[in-house]
Amino acid sequence: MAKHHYQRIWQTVKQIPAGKVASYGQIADLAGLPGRARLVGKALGYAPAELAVPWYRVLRSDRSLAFPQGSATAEEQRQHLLAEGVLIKQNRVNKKDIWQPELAELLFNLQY
DNA sequence: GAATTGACAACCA
DNA sequence: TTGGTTGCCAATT
Repeated sequence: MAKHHYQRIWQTVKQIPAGKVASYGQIADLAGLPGRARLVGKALGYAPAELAVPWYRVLRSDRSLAFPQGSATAEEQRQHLLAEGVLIKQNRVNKKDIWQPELAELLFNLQY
């Protein structure tokens, strides 16, 4: 199974700096899994708490939260982001807050 | 193995 | 910009 990929996904998500956000598709690409944005969502759902994966820094490609507005999870995500200086307006984050990784940064963080 | 189900995304009207 | 459609692909049923 592609369970292996979960580790890579988690590791990639952990590279998102505080105060920045990335999309599911973006994470999938960086994790070497192009076209598997939905798998990223599942991986985050299975992510063990002890890994401290910043799942709340991952949103949809249109910069909206992946949870229904008002849901407990969406609320929690909004709080986390707000605490890092990322505010949500009309269920969207500002374009400026999207993570734009440098190639050098990615290479430096490769841990294999 | 077929059908269904997603924490999605690219397109198009 | 919003909403509907289609494509995706692994996990579940």
